[in-house]
Amino acid sequence: MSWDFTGGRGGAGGGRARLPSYVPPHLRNAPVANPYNAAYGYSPYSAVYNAPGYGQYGGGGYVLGGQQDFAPRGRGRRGRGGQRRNEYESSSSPSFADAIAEKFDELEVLGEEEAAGGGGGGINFEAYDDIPVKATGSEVPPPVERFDEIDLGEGLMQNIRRCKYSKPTPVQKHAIPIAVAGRDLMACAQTGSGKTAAFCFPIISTILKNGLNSGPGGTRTVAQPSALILSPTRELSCQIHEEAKKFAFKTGVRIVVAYGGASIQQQVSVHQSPFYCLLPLLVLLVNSVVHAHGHFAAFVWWHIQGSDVGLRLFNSVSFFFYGICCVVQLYNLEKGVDILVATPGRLADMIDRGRVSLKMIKHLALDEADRMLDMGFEPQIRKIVQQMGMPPPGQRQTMLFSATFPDEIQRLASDFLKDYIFLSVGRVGSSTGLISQKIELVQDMDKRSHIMKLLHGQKANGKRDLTLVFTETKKGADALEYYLSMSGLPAIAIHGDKVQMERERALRSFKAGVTPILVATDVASRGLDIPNVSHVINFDLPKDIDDYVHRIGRTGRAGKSGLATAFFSDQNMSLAKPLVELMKESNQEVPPWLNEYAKNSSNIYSGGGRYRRYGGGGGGGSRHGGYDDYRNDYSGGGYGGYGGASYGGYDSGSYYGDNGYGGYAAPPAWSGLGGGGGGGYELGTEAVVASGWDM
DNA sequence: AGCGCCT
Repeated sequence: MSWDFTGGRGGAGGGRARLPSYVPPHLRNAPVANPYNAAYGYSPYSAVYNAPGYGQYGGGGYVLGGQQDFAPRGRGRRGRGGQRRNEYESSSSPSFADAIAEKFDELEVLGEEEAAGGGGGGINFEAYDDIPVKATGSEVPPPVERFDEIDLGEGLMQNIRRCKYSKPTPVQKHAIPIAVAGRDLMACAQTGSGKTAAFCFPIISTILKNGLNSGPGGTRTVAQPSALILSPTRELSCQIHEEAKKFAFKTGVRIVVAYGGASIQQQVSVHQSPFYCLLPLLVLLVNSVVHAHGHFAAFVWWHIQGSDVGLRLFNSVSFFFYGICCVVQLYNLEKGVDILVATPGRLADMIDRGRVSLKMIKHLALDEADRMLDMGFEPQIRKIVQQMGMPPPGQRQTMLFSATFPDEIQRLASDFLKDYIFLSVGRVGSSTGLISQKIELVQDMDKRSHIMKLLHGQKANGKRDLTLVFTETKKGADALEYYLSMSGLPAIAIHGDKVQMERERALRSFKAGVTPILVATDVASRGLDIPNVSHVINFDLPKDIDDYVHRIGRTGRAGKSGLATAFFSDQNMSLAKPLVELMKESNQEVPPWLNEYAKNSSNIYSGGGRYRRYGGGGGGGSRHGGYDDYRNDYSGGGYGGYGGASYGGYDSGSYYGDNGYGGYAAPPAWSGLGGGGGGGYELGTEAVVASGWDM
C-alpha cells in the first residue's frame, strides 16, 4: 500500500511531492491552478475509463471496497445504556475531542469576521423577514425567536453556536418548539431555509434528554435506532448525515447513514477476517481519535468547502484516518445507533435481514416528504412505517418536511401522523425574490446551441460560480455532458445509472469548482445543499411544477440570490399555467408569450402532475400561493382518513422486532468521514466511494 | 413516461 496518491501520474505539479494530494484525472499533467484551460479529458463513455489513466478505477478497490454503506459513527461502548456510556465518554474519549473542540472554538473566534461575511454559516436573514407563516392544528406551541428560549441541552446549544446559527430561520422558529413538544408535524417551508436543522435539533435534544436507548443489553447484533430519517436519494441522506454529525458533535449521540450501491455481503465478510479479533483493541486505541476526527471533519469541511486547496488537503488527511475508521466503525455498528439516516430501499433490506430493528423508534422524519409519498416511493415507505415493527403514530413522533406539499400527498401522509400540526412557512416553494426566474422559448433542437451561448456568457464569472443543468432523462444528461465536454466546457453528469462512486465524484468535483457545470437528472433536484450554485438551467423542464420549484431551489440558498433559466419548448405546454402562477406569486416577470400559452392551454390540460393517480385531485390549478393544510378544505364532512385512523393493519413487529436474527454478525461500515475522496485513487477506492459527503 | 429507491 502506498500513500502516494499521485504516484505514477506524473504528480500534481511542482512542490507537491511530499504531501499526497489528489488531482482529478483530467487535470493531471496540466497546470493545476487553471481548470478552465486544462484539456478536458473526461468523457462519460466507458472507453475512456479503460484508458491507462483510469486504471485504478477499474481495479480492485472499487469492486471489493464497496462504499459507505453503513457507517456507524461515534465512540464505542454502548454498554448497558445511557449511564454507562456517559461514564465512558467523560472518562476516556472526550479528552481528545475536547482538545480539538477547544482548538476549534479558538479558531472560531479568530474567524468570526470572515464567517459573518457570507462564508460559513452566514445566513442572510433579512431575506426571510416578513414572510407569512401558518400553523394549524390543535394547541400549537408558540414560536421562539431565539434558540436559547428552548432547552435543547448544553451540548447541542454549543454546537449550534459552533455552526454560527445565531438565530433560527423562520421554519426553525416554528418547527422546533412544535417538535420539542413531541407533536407530530407536517411542515412546508422554502427550499434552503434550514429544514434539516429544524428536525435534527429536536431529535438530538430529545435523545439527550431521554438518555440513549439502552436496548436489551448483552450482545446485541441488531441495531435499534431511536430516530429514523428517510430521504429520497443517497446523496441527500449523506448530506443529512453530515449535518446531523455537526449538531451531535461531542454529545455522544450516534448517527449512522445507510444507503444502497454496494452489496452487504462483502461487508459481513470483513467480520470473518482475522482482523476482527483485533478490533476491540484497535477501538480502544483509536476510537477517541477517530471519533473526534469524524465529527471535527464535518466542521472543518464546512468551513473550507470553498477552497480547492483545502479540499485536497482535507481529502488527504481524512484518508489517513479513514483506513482506521472503517475498521472501528465496523465494530461500532453493533454497539448501537441513535439516529439512522437512510434511503428506503437499503433500510427495508437491512430490516429484512434482521440487522436493524425499528421497534425502538421514537422519532420518524421524512425529508422531502411529498416525494417520499408519491407513486414511486409510497409503497416502500408504507411498508417501512407500517409493517416493519415501527411503533404506530401516537407512540412515536412523526415529522414530514418538504418545500411542496400537494393536497393529495397530505391526505396520504395523514395515515402516518396523529393529531399533527400543519406548518406552512413562506408563500411558494421557492424563496420569494431570491431566485430570479427566466423562461426562454427554446425548441428541443435549439437547446444545445442556446445553452452554449448561456454558458459562454458566464464563463468569465470565475470558477466559484457553479451552474446546475437539469435534463429530463439519464441519457439526456450523459449526452449533454458529452456535448459540453467536447465543446470545451468542464461539465460532469450525475444520475441514477452511474455507480455510486461516480455520482459522488461528480458531486465533489462540482462542489469544488473543478467541473463548475453539473448536468443532472432529478436525482439532484431535491434537498442538496450545494453552496455557490448561482445558476440553475432547466434544459428540459419537468412535468410537475413542484419539481420545478425544488430544482430552482438549488440556487438562492441561505438567503443568497440566484438565477434560474428554463428552456420552454412545445413539449411543456402543460406546465405553462402553473408556471405562470408560480412566477406571479414570486413577483417574477412573465414573458407575454408564456402568458398566452397559459391561457390557451388551461382548457386542454386540466389536472395533471404525477399525482393524478390519487384521484380527487382537487380543482387542478391554483394551490400555489402556499400550501394549505388540506384539512381546512373540508368545511363540513369529517376529516376522512385523518384522526384516530385505523391502524388495524399494523403489524406489531413480531417478525422484525425481536432478536431472532442474532446470527447476523453486524456489518460493515465504511465511514462517512468527510472528504475521503482523494486517496481512493490509489488504494482503496473505498475512500472515494465511502467518502461521506463533502459538505 | 420519467425520475428515484435494497440485491
